[in-house]
Amino acid sequence: MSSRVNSSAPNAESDDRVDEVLDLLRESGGRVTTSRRILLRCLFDDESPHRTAEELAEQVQRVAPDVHISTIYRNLEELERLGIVVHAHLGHGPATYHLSSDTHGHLVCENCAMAFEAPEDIFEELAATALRDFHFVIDPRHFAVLGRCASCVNADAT
Amino acid sequence: MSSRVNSSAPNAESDDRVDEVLDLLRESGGRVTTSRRILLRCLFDDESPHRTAEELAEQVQRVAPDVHISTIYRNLEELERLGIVVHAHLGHGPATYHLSSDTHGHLVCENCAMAFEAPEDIFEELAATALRDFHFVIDPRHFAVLGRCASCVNADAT
DNA sequence: ACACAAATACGACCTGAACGCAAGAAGCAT
DNA sequence: ATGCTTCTTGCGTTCAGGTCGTATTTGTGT
Repeated sequence: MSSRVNSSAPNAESDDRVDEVLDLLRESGGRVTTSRRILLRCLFDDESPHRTAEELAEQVQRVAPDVHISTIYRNLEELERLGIVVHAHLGHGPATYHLSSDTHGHLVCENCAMAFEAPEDIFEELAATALRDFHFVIDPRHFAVLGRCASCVNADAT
Repeated sequence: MSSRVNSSAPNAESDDRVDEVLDLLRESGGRVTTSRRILLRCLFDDESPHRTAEELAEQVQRVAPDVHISTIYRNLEELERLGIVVHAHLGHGPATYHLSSDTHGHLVCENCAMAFEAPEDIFEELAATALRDFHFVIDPRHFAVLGRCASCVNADAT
């Protein structure tokens, strides 16, 4: 079994990547702290591509209960400045964070909040039109496109 | 001069439309109150297509200072249920409200918050692709598409 | 004019997030 | 190993945007 499913036990591969980021952090004048290491381990596990700060905090706190939620916010902000993570808004409610290497657009159902990860190329024509008509460069990843998923459309129809 | 520019003095045309909505409200079991009448007059004037609840409250309070912000919220909610107004999220910050007859998509600059009203047809291909690939019906009006406007792109480049 | 349901003003409360500050820890030089 | 400096952290406070509970007022059909 080579695919990773559950990484509550950190594996060597993602540990390496965590260390890479921590090196980057140190090189940029930052410091390697345990809360940062744990947060990065969570981000590099494959549990969910759309975790809120609060969800990440809970996950970190399962290992280190004293890590404060504001530390999570600040570290996510720092990691975002370094380009390691990005956040996206999937409609109402809290922002979600994920690795910037795993960036993608989102289609989110207004009714059931189901989120679909959309390959970036479905935005190509819109990007071209916006640029042509408004000289506007769209960023289709930071905010989700809302709408209705198939099952909620069906439910509406009946 | 036939085009309407500033309606701090309410005109007959929009007063008629206000009365129409108030009739609708009464027919649906609601009551005609002064705060509702004033709010509707604000919505039917042409001052801005993107007003927040707070901005509308200020405008209402210039005429009736005792109208509470929570009344504005509740009345906007009621008007939205009746299909008279809709709200949209133009990125971070408060939602904006406008008449549902004046609905449109938005392109909003992440940098300067400038909002462009986008005709709905620029979303056509995206809508078709989302439907084909994800059976997803997009609603491009409720949430803005974020990005960078021309002048901020230029500013970035230098 | 009356009774009753619907709105209102007001304040308390809520979520998601940012901030100020004193205390603690990381990294560097020695 | 030991300071020294600067970065981080925990904690509480504060903020924005909005919702909710409640006593009181007000619109409306009769």
